[in-house]
Amino acid sequence: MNRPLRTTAATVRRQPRNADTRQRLLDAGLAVFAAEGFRKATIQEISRRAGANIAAVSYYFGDKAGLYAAVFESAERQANDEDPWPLAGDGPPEQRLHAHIAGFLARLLDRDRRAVLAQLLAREMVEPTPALDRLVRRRMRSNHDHVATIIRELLGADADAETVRLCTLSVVAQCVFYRNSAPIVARLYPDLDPPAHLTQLADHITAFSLAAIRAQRAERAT
Amino acid sequence: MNRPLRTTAATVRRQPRNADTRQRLLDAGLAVFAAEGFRKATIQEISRRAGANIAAVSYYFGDKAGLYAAVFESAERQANDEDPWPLAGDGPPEQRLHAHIAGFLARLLDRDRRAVLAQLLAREMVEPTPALDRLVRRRMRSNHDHVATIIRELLGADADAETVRLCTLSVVAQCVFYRNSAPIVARLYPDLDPPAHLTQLADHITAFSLAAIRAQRAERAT
DNA sequence: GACCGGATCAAACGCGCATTTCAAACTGGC
DNA sequence: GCCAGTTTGAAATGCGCGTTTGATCCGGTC
Repeated sequence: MNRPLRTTAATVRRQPRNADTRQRLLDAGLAVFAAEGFRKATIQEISRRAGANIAAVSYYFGDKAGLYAAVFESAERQANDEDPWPLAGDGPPEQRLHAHIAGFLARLLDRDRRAVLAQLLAREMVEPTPALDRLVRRRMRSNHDHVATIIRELLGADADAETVRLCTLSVVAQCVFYRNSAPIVARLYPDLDPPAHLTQLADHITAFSLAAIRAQRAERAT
Repeated sequence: MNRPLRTTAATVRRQPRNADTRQRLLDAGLAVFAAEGFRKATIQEISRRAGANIAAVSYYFGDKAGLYAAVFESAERQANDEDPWPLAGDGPPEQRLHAHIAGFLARLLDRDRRAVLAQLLAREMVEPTPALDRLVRRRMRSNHDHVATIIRELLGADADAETVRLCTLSVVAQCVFYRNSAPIVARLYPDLDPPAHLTQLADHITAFSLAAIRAQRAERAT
């Protein structure tokens, strides 16, 4: 029930003055857009949750699409800032691969705020917006290259680009699956709960992929 | 509530009439729902494409959601009928795995009608409806079990269920990825076109997975 | 021919929601 | 205390779209 507040209630409901309305809209927008998707989300609901007036969206962001873009960018920057990827490369490639897979899965499946960007992203898979292009350019490309580098090391320096690419995508695919196809997994194995088995999953995907990559290398050597 | 009679003798008798409006709505609905998604699709557009009046949707299916359910079910049955899975199991498991992966990829990525159900399904990943439950129960479970059987053969009869499940999902994940994450792949590798390289993809995924599975078996043997 | 009931049609209705409006409240600077 | 700017507010506007309505057509039956 999202009935607008009456005048008296509104004055009573005065928030701390400097809890910036703009920021509160971004936070509420992130939650609602992630939960409902762009079309289903209403700015009424978002501004209600933010304790702001409907007109505030237009005032700060122009329109609903502008709010969405700002929410996406803000979530992206926030994720980058407070939870940067460990792109440094030291240690054996096997170990780095495992670390990367574990971190990736956590970002995808974690129950709290970290996975909200992934949820937003999953919706972009089916209804891409310009925000997706930016995210790929700014954030995903480097991660992807990082995995590709590890895998090239594992395959040997003389592996052709094609093979590197296919193996990289196979690794990424196994991780992404547990988020983007979660409804299927949940229905096939109702008593299973992937977020609760992050480390087991990471171990499996790493072992599975390492074995496959080593075999490709061995075969090429013949 | 005015509904057309069920397919009793009465309906069959008077079919020279333009009784295929219902079917045309199903066809148009399939195309539009797959392309736009449930919310964005409009019944105006659907009935226009079907050459039918707007009221026909209400007349035949009650409402928009009813049309969607009917479209989904019809597409599902049609896919089952005219393009059944080869679930029979003869030949070496390696060969059956490859055949299954190739068939699966074709269903996911083919450019024509076969992949439309997969497109609809991809949307269900992000907004599940009751149609998804039915599809999993009726169609996906058996396919999944088929893959699991092959993989259990490859792993050896004494492999534990956990391992079988993880390996099965790893195989499925690699296939599904090229559809459900197509926007990402397209942006990471703009000059790549997965549907055009179906056999190469199938070969890679099979080889990759077979190597991984064999390694799991070997390790368990120690 | 008169009648019935299914099928189609154009038009209207009503609702949800994004967007706009314009006045009121607040802010800091003078 | 007054003013120009910014921010917030309740209510209005407009529109897209799902759904309904009531008329009309048409084949089959008596």
